[in-house]
Amino acid sequence: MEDATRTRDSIVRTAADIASERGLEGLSIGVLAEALGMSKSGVIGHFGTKEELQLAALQHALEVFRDSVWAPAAELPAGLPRLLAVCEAWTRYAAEPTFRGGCCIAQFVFELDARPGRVHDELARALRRWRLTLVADIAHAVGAGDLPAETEPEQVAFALEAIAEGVNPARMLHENSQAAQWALRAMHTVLGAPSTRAGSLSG
Amino acid sequence: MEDATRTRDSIVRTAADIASERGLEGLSIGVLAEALGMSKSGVIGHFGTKEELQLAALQHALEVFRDSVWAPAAELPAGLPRLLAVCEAWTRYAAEPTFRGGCCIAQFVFELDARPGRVHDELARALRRWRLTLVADIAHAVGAGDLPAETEPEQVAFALEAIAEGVNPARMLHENSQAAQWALRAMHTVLGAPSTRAGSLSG
DNA sequence: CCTACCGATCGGTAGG
DNA sequence: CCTACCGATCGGTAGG
Repeated sequence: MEDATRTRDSIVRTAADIASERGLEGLSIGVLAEALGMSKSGVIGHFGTKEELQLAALQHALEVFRDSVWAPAAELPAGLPRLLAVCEAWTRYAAEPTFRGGCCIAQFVFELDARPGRVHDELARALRRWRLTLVADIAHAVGAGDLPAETEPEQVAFALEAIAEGVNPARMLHENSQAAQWALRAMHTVLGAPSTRAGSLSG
Repeated sequence: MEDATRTRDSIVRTAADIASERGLEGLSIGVLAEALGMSKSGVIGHFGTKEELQLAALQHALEVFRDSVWAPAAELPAGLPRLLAVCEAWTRYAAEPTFRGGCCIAQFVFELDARPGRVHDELARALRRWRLTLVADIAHAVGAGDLPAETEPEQVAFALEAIAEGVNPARMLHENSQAAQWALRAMHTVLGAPSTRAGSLSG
């Protein structure tokens, strides 16, 4: 790997760390430069504008999410088995934060929700893709008879996502590991799978 | 009401509006002053520091939340009847935003989660009180036989809160009114009340 | 990658 | 409540 690429990568990682605490807008080039022991121009030179830096930090956060939540489950059979694996990886990922401020995605969703711009649009695109993945596996599980026939895949996908996002701010009141257990159990409940409804898989 | 008090109130309302979109940190005195047609010193003079302004905006958001979500349900019998009324008011409140950027509380929770300070502490105190209210009604409903005996009140309260917070950012992908319906149904599911489990109240 | 600098905006104060 | 102003920091550029 070239030096410039390695430097750029370390900038992006540190940027995601800071943004997970202070948000993508609260991420300032000066603070980022100081955290890296670099000059401001040395930092921003890799991106041109702050918006490009934000987009790079978002891309990095999305990759980490895919590696942590989707990758471990991807090879499992479509439908309920994969859904259950995703739920477990998702709550574990939300509880043991990859970034200092916890899950970047949840942070960014709430920050960018009501604000226009390219970063908002990229995040919305990624969320839409993720939602489709969930909906497809839920529908597959319904077709296989693993979930009740009256399941509305979109409704369940919404609930799963809300519950996962709820783990992040739970640190304000609770230990995250406790919240992760609660979240996993709530996910099983909203899925409504007969095998998990009684909590037999939620320890 | 005195002029100064009325001015202060209008500042606080506008501050909460802006903070619901840009966050409490993104709320700048200059932008706020311009939105009000006042000078910066005229704005900040009512509070002294930005932190006091943030605390005032938070207090206002908490009052609106109590008026919208708790007040309509408060007189109902403790336990499941009041819980169901709270869930309905909560999802309606989350869907038809009182503030421009949606529910202030959800926004603030995610923004302040990983940041120290007095504003964080005040919000955590308010959330703790709210959580206790929910837990008490859930436990009451269990005692009355309206919820399953194996219900863990803290776990269910966590899930209700996560689902409510999920309505806010759903605007990024969905219509909020649709998300509110989904959220209400998910709340009924995690409550697990026999009368609502089949969705008979969530139609 | 750096230093040096730009105009704009930040929170906040002095004085009236 | 205002104008006028403070030092600090913002994103970004010029030049090397």
